[in-house]
Amino acid sequence: MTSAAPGFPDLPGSTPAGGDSSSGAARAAPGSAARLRVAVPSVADRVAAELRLQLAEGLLLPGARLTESTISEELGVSRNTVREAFAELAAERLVVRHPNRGVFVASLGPGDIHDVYTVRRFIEVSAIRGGGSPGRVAAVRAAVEEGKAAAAADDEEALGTANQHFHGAIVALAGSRRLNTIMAQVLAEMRLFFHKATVDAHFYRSYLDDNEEICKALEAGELDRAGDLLLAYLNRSEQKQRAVHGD
Amino acid sequence: MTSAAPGFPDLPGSTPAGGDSSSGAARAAPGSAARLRVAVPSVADRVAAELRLQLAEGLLLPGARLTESTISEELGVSRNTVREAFAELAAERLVVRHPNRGVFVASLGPGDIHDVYTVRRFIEVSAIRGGGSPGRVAAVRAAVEEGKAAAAADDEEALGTANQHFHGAIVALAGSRRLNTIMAQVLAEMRLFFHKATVDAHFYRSYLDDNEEICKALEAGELDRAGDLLLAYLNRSEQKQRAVHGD
DNA sequence: AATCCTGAAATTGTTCAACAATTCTTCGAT
DNA sequence: ATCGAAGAATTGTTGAACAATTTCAGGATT
Repeated sequence: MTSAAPGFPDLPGSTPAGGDSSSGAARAAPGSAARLRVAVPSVADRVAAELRLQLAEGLLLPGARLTESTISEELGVSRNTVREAFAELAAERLVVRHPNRGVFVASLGPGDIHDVYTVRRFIEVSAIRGGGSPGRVAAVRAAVEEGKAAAAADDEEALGTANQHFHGAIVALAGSRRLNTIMAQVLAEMRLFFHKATVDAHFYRSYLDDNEEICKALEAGELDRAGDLLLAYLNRSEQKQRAVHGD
Repeated sequence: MTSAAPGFPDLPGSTPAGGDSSSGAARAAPGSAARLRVAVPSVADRVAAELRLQLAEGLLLPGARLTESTISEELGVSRNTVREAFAELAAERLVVRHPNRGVFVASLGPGDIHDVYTVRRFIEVSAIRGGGSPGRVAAVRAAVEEGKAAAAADDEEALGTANQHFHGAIVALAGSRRLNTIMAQVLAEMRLFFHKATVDAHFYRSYLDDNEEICKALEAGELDRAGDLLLAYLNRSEQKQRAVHGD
């Protein structure tokens, strides 16, 4: 099941129009909670989100082709809207556009793996060396515990998620919106090729102790040591990844 | 002249078709240089590039509204294509989308300025501390000299460009495609609000000596010192920016 | 049999026209 | 002056169309 049409409830446009057309008879009680601009995501955004999800879940493997018409039909949106969603995903490097040939799920080669880890070394190590407010440190601790719980429950999926939360929390120490965004994108890219790595059920398992030690150093205010540990960790992790993938 | 229709030579679609339609009579000498996929940028990409240019030149000031139909007409492309270009620019944070209200040139508040400098501190300082190959160090030196030449010629515009080259070259020391992209985007964001800063003709001037000193330290292999200098420089620069803008 | 060419089928890139939903504007009534 | 209700303008989205390009399947040629 590549993707029937799941998680995509009724989109507007199909149902040509409701009963009440214009003249706002019941426009919502004037005094009620109508001032909170919920900022309904556009259809294009929702398509992008859906694809992002399928990408993260490994339903769409690297190198797979995304045909406009197929997705358009499966999700019940117009081809133009799919196109806009593609533009978003391409900007995030999750898909690659080959002019006149189509868009494909991005597949990272050895060079890309190194590059991604380079970014992570720069950002994560700097972030942890800068420390953070107690609340943000607590978030790191929470991610560590989340990982332990997942390990206890033998939930590899959750283990991977917890690990990403851990590293996300480290970057979040800096309290920078842009850095958070960058990190989120990098992690999304990594999920792309992590699916291959999880064949080894103990892949993440070995990181648990590292995370604990790094977190302890952080909590103790030994920021330089925490940075060194994190750096070593990332180097080891890169080695493992490169070993799993052809290099 | 906001933008008549400049820099946008004949787009396909208007001219319904050339003379020779199909059957490849003169398809280009089979053995000639036809293998180099030049990867002609799509129209949407060209529109995005044009807007990026106008943004960089300050033709479009922060907060300005970009109306789909207007751009569509001015550039002679369809509204849908403009929309795709908008998606690109929004991903780069150069414009902001207000649902149902339109897209506007991004305007950075004090918080954003700090955030941008945070990213720069993380990336640039790490990059310079890591050093780089002689060729890449030479590129940094070249940017410094470029700045001096611009100063000698009293070309403020070129001075600003040289300064950006300098910082781009520092990040390029790391040799990471992704970091280069991130830095390019951040610099593009900065250009957005730098236009206001250049009212002071001597704004960049004061950076020349800093750049020279940082570059010297880098060339001498005194990486930690170079990093410290760069960090101090960035902090000072942020202060100046925040002073120029309301804070 | 392997290679090359040719023409049909599929897909992308782009445009155009339409329409619902929403926001902005204008203008009159209170 | 303030408020609210038509009316105009703009965005969001669709669907259909068509040129350009790529892919594929046969068929002819050596």
